Amino acid sequence: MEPYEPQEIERRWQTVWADEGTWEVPNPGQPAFDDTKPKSYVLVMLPYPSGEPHIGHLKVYAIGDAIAHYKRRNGYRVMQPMGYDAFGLPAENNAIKTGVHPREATDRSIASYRHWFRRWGISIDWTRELATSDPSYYRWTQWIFLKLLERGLAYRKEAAVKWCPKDATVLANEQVIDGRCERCGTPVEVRQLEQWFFRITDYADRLLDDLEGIDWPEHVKTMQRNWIGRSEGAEVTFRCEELGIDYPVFTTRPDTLFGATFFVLAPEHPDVFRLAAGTPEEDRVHEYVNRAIAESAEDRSSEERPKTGVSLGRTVTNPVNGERIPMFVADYVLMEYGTGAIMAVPAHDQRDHDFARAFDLEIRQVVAPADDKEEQPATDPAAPGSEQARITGRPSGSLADEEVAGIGAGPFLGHSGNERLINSGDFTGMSSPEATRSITEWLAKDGRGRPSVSYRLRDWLLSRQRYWGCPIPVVYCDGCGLVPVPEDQLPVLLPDVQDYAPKGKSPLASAEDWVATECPRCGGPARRETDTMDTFVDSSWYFLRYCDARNDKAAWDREVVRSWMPVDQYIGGVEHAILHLMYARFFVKALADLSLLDVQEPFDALFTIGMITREGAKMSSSKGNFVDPAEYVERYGADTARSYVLFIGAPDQDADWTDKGVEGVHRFLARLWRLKEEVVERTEPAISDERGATSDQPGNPHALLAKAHWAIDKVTRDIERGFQFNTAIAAVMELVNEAYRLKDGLYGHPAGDAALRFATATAGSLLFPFAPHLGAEVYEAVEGSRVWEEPWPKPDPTMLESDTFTLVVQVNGKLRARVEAAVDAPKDELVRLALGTEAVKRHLDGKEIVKEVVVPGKLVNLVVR
RNA sequence: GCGGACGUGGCGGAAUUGGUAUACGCGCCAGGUUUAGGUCCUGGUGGGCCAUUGGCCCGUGGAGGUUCGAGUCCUCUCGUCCGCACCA
Repeated sequence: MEPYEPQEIERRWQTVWADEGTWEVPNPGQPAFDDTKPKSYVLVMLPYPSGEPHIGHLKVYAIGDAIAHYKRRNGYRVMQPMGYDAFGLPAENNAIKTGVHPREATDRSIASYRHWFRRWGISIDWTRELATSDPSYYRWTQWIFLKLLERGLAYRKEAAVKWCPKDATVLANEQVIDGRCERCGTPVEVRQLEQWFFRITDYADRLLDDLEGIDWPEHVKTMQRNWIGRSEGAEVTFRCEELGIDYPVFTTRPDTLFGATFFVLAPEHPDVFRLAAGTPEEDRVHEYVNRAIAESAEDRSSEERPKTGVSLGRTVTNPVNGERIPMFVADYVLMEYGTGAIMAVPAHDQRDHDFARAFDLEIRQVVAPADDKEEQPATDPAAPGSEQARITGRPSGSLADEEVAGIGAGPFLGHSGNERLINSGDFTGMSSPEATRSITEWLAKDGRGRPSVSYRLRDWLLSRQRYWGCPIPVVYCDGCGLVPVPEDQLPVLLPDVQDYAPKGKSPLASAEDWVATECPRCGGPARRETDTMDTFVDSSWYFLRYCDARNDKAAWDREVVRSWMPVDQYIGGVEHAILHLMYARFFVKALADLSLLDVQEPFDALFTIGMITREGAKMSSSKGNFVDPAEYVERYGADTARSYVLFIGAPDQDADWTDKGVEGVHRFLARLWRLKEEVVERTEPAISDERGATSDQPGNPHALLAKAHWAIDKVTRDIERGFQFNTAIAAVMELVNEAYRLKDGLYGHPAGDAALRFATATAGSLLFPFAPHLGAEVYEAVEGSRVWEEPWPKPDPTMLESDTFTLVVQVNGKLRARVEAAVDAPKDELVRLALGTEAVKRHLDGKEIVKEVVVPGKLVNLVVR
């Protein structure tokens, strides 16, 4: 008997798959295209090539591969491609440090990833391989950019960026630590620079609504909904009479308009200086605004920090009651959201409340809980221990009216739907929702307000003042202004530079020969755009390119993409739940609007994978506790490493890696190997029927055959039910254990050759999606054919059934006995069996049976008194 | 604060619709094979109490509830993790 040598077995099968191009799948119109099979596009998020693949990669590709194999054997034409998200900061930072060109480091890393994907035996169609940093790819990234530009979905606008005055450089947000430059410690300034944006906000509603129709985890959908942050409310106009300017504000609570007691503008609001001009507050406003604008977003957004602001020395008129309320500038109001100005209702908003307290402004309650007997005893509205006293924490007798609802302790934020308006003119007494509607309608009649929707989502800022990215294909001409590079001049190649370090401009600016160009429109001198694109742009369409990866005439052929899209199963980490998945959805919708695509959503189904911890701890460089997949693949083989990451827990949950556990899975694979060795050596292939039973062989095959069919059924259902590979593998373990116990008849008659061969081949077949090398090896040894060419097995229903079952007997819901019963026994027979057991007799002694619960095929519960 | 996920043996984790809690693996214990160790094969292994076979009680973070019956459903509560967060 040969020992289990995974290295040898795995090399053998990998060679077969590579030589024969087993996992290549043709496009329509190509030879060998099989239009009788339905398509299935199984896609794992493409890796960012940095160093070598880690254990998370092993997990996510093991999952994707299991799905791909399962789909193939269920009759699908499966595309599983591979590529690399190869542009990006880590390679560039490494270049700054070491001087090694990012392309060189990236290519090295890609070679390593490619090597390991093959070594892991992942069933990839390598003819579709791509790297986003390759000109044959980014040419089309640039082309898409130009399409979006043409459509008005890409535009330029001034935006604030972080600037270090000492290094004379723009900094990425991650390079700003506590408001200071991470390299020299100089406080960072904010500069307004022209930046490129994609108009993703135009798609906010569609991105929100279309979440309904896709099969994604609920928590990911929720994150996307929160990120889009759609709020319905009203835009209401407040007028500054002194200067004759109207200021619209957005509010979700028009019902609280009568409680607006002041008005606040964001420091970035363009009118702030104009408003303060000539007032005694002018100097203080300038000082405040300059300080606020220079502060980091992180500092400003800390919720604990006390409210600050200064008066503008002006007032606006509240349109619902004509009251003049004071104007302030304060940094808790954000320019990016709504209109950059708010009406402040301190009685019903925590932030406004904090501000009012700090500046001693009026807090006027206009919404109160509807009358409720429990809450308002007629005699003593604030008796100690009553609802009111508890809210404010004060003894009775000391409460002012407005404090009854808790104003003294904080704003009243009731959302029970039971609130009614007070102190609100004609609207007093209305419920909150009713008042929201009525007040908005009333204001809309004379143009002082209208229903409005606001979003948290911002346009996508895509320019990066960085080297290692896709050049933005536009030029600036003194005569013609901004000119897109014509399609036939693409790609705009990324030039080589000596110094990658950012200097306030993109490093590309130093490539003078490259920057200086000629205007495609007038032929005059022009300069190239030196910013590069965010790498999320590259990864927002790669799944389209896979469909038609070798097309050098177009980004893709629409018919070819139509034949593959949408992706049927997308698999990746939750860390991309928002940005990547939102951007890719936006791209697909925009491209569909340009009549370049025929789908509205890229990813029909999404599966997010859990993290792997080690011995209960998160893996991190500070702990130095990384699991290096190479180490395990070399020691135990790829099949063990892959099976283990799938076995330790449900794939969407976090799972804990232990070295002992790996050994357990390796033991199991070796056990299956030895079973195969023994079976092949000592049994003869027999002519067997479909379920593996033969009539002319000695032995007692039924128990083992039943177990094999049980395993087929269990594994199939576990995969169908949300990819529960952990329990699927456990079922194959049970089958192998059963084969060991029954092969020599430890409990009676040996199982016989046919049953043993069937059980062994079935174990190999069921294990194939998880441990493809061993699965193929075992199956070939027993059956003489290639398991991936065999359809996925189907259980024989008659083998899943049994003549008898274990009847559970309970007395008062407690388990008292188990007894074998015929499957078709009638209810009264089951009760008779239950009553016949010793344990039941004991528990029934002297008691009266008041009820008999009988669940046929399951249990009898006798209720006694 | 808002939103979401999760709490089950010594450990990782199982448990279709409410119906035998702890499958499978690790660890541990016992027996066997082997020149020996590792390997390999078989069996046992939630806790407590009594015991000769066996039996009784408790047990899925905690407290209630619904039900003949709850890990599973409902209410409250504690804890851990994740996402968002001055978004008007």
